[in-house]
Amino acid sequence: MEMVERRFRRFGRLGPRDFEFLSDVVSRSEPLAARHTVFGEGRHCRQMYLLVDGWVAEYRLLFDGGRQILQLRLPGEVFGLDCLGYGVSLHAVQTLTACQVGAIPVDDYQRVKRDHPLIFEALFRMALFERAISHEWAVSLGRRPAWSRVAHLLLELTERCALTGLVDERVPLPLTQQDLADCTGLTIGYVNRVLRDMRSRDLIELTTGSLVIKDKDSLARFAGFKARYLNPLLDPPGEVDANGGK
Amino acid sequence: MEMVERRFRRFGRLGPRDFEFLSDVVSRSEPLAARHTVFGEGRHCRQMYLLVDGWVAEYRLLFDGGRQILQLRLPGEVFGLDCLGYGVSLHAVQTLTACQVGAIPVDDYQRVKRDHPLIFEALFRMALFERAISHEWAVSLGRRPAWSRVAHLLLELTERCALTGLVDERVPLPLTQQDLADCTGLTIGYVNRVLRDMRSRDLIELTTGSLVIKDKDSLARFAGFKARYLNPLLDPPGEVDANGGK
DNA sequence: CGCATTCTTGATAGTTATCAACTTCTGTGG
DNA sequence: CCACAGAAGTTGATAACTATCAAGAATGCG
Repeated sequence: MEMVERRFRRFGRLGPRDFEFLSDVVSRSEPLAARHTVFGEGRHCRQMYLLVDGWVAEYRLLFDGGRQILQLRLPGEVFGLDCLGYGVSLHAVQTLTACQVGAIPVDDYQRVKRDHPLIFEALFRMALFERAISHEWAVSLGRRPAWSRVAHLLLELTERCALTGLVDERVPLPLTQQDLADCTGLTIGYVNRVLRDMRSRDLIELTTGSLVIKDKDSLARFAGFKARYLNPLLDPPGEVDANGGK
Repeated sequence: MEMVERRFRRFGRLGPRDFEFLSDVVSRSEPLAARHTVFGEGRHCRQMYLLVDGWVAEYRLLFDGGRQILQLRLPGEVFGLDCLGYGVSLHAVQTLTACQVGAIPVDDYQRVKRDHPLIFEALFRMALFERAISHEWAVSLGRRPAWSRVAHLLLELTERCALTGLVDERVPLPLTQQDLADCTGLTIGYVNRVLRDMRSRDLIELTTGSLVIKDKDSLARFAGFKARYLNPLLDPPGEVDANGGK
C-alpha cells in the first residue's frame, strides 16, 4: 500500500474514502512471479490493474519476433487501461520482478467515477504524466543516437524511482540488456557496447539488478536529458488555492 | 463545429449543455495561418486548445536541429493538455494547414469537471485513444524498417480521417516529405525513396496535399498494419446498457 | 555442481544518413 | 498571362551507425 499511496498522493489530494478503496484493492492483490505474462495482446479484457509492488513492462510483439517495450510500470502505477477504451488489450504485459498486482474490474468503472472522482481524476493526470514519458521515448526512438537513448532511459528511471521516494543513489534496475534493447529500439549486442563505453568512462555502475549513476551531470549533458517532464504539478489547476490554504 | 461534434460523439454521449459549451468555445475560435507556431516548447501555458478545423503537429526540437513529430492532430481534436499537468508546454505545436483554433482556459478546468463531467470523461477517453496511437508510433520508430514506418503512417492517417467520416478514397494529406520524415524518424531523402518505391509498385498516389491508397490490402500486409487501435468503443464500460436501450 | 540465462565480443553486412546538386512546383506581382 | 523566387521534391555517391550472427565467458539458480 505504501507505494500506491505515495503514487496517488502525487496525482491528487485524495480523501480517506479514496484510500480505503485503494487499500481494498491492495488487500485483494495477488503475487505474481517474475517474468510472468500478465496478459497477452489482443485479449478480451475486463479489468484494470494496480501494480502494488514490483516492475512490469508493457510491450508489443512483432511478426518477425521483434519486441518493442512501450512503457515500464513502477510500483504504485496503474496499467491495463485499454479495457476502458477498447475492451481488448492492445499490448501485452509481463512482470520483470516478482510483483504484487491488484485488479479493478471495469464493472466498477462507473462506481469509481461517481464515488471516487478524485481517483478518476488522478487516473487522468497519471495518463498525462505517462504521455509525457511516452513522448520522451518517441524522441529517443526517432531522433537520438543509440548512446543517448540508453543514457536517457537510465536517467529517466533513476529519476522516476526518486519521484516516489525511497531510493538512495543506487536504484534497482531489474532489466536485462535485452529489455534495455527492447525499450530503446536497439539490439542487445549494441546495447552491450554502449554500456561498456559508459562504464569505461566511469559514468555508470551497472550490475544485474541495480544501477548507480556516478556522474549524472555528464551523462545528462551528453544525452540532452532534461527532467522537467518527470515533475508534474502537485495540484490540478484551480485547486491550489482551494486546498492549499486550509 | 461539425468536426468537433463528430469527434466528441465518438468519445461520449454528451448532452445538449455539453455541446453548448463546446459550441461556445468554437464560436470564440480564431483562424491561424498554415505553418504558424501555436506555441513553443517550455512556455508557461494557461489554456488548452480545441482544434476546430485544420491539422496541427505536436513536435520536439533537438539540440542538433532535428525534429520529432510526436503526434498529428486532426479536426475536432484537443491539444495543449500539458498545462493541466505541468503548467508548462513540454512540446511545441505548429499548424500544418490554415486552422481554426479555440481556447479553453485552465481556469475553466474545475468548471468543466463539475458542470460537464461527460466532456471531462471524453477528454480522458481521447487521451487513451491518443495513447494507443503513440504506442503504435513507438513500435514503428523502434522496430519497423523505414518502408513499414511510412506505410503505417499513411494507413493510419487515412483510417483516422475515415473515423470522423467525411472522406472518400482520396484523403487530404497536408504533410511535406520533411514532415513525414519527422514523424517516422527518417530523413527526407530516404522518405522520398520509400515513396518512390510505393508509387512504382502502384500502391499509392501521393501528390502535394492529397493521398490515395490504391492497394490498401497489400500495403497493410507489407507493413503489418492492423487498424484495431483506431476503433475505440463507442461507450465506456457500464454505460452501454444504461443508454443503449433507450 | 551443472544447466540455463545473460552477458561479451569479433567480424561482417546492411539500412539509412549525409551532402550536394538539380528539378519541379506553387504562389505572387507585374 | 507570364516571370520569378522560394519552397518542396528528386537523385546519386558515399559514409556511418547499428544490425546480424556466431561463439565463448560469466553468472545465477536449484
